[in-house]
Amino acid sequence: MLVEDTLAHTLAQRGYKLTQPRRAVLKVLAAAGATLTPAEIHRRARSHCLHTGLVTVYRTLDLLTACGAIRKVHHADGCHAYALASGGHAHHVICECCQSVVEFDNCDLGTLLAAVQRRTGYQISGHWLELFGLCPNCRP
Amino acid sequence: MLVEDTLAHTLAQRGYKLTQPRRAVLKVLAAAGATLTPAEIHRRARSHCLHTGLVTVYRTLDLLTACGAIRKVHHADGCHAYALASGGHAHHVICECCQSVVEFDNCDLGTLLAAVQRRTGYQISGHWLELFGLCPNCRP
DNA sequence: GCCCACATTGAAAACGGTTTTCAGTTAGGA
DNA sequence: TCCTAACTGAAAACCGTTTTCAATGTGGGC
Ligand SMILES: [Mn+2]
Ligand SMILES: [Mn+2]
Ligand SMILES: [Zn+2]
Ligand SMILES: [Zn+2]
Repeated sequence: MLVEDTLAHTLAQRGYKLTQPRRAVLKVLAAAGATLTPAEIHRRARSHCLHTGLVTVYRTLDLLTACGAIRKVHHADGCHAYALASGGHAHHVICECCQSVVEFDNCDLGTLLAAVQRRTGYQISGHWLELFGLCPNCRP
Repeated sequence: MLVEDTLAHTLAQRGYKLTQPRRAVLKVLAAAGATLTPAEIHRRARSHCLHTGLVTVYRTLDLLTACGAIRKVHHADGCHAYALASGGHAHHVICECCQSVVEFDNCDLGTLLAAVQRRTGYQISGHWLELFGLCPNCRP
């Protein structure tokens, strides 16, 4: 199934309406293999649905985040972007050059977490990991 | 040496002046074993130097960040806070209850990074890790 | 200790991303 | 097709952060 349809299904399944502006946002997210800011998503969405408002972009992103279909990533410069997330616990590797993003889920932090837990006394219940580097296309 | 003096020395060494408002910010950072938002730092700093402006708080945080003496942490709710950083590569464990924070530097991600690099083709050059949990004081 | 150049300060305004408001529109079940 | 609750977008509000600029304070030189 196409990524766009998967996203659409995710929303429909929970009783959300599939409006034109929402579909435009889904199309943009499905097509982009990179992290996108709300502003960029808005710019692209308008090529699919002319009068899509930025507000609707934010609302759709909130919806999809709540469903676990996308995830907010924090860039070093402070601005926030979104990337597709295929459900469940996972992390992203982001290309510092073109922002392309790949998800990975084999985050084997067990040993590390145990060591930190022992050394700090903190009972660790969650973690947050982002990797940065260069994608195959952007290597020198 | 006291943490406050270490911070003061860090600034003085680079030719920055040790003004009253700056000292107030250093005192707050040195005393807090937790992550603090700029607004909270501002609030506390005024008990040391009455007319400290929020602008000066931001400027001092920028200075200390550039020196590597503190680090910005990204909270899940989107708002940003600062924590002391003892120089060099390290990460933080943050208590989800009281925001207390402890630094750790034995981040042994070599195996994980190699695996991700092999599976994704990305040449990984940096990472960003935050751990969340409960500190000894906040455990049930 | 005093002076002075210049780094630093804070009030106010600007800024940019995000959220709220609200009257009009639309999807989709009956 | 009709109806209603969900949804939309323009505008304004909001909030954390940065810029501006005239006034002030620091610390080195004397
Ligand atoms: Mn952030
Ligand atoms: Mn590390
Ligand atoms: Zn790339
Ligand atoms: Zn705690």
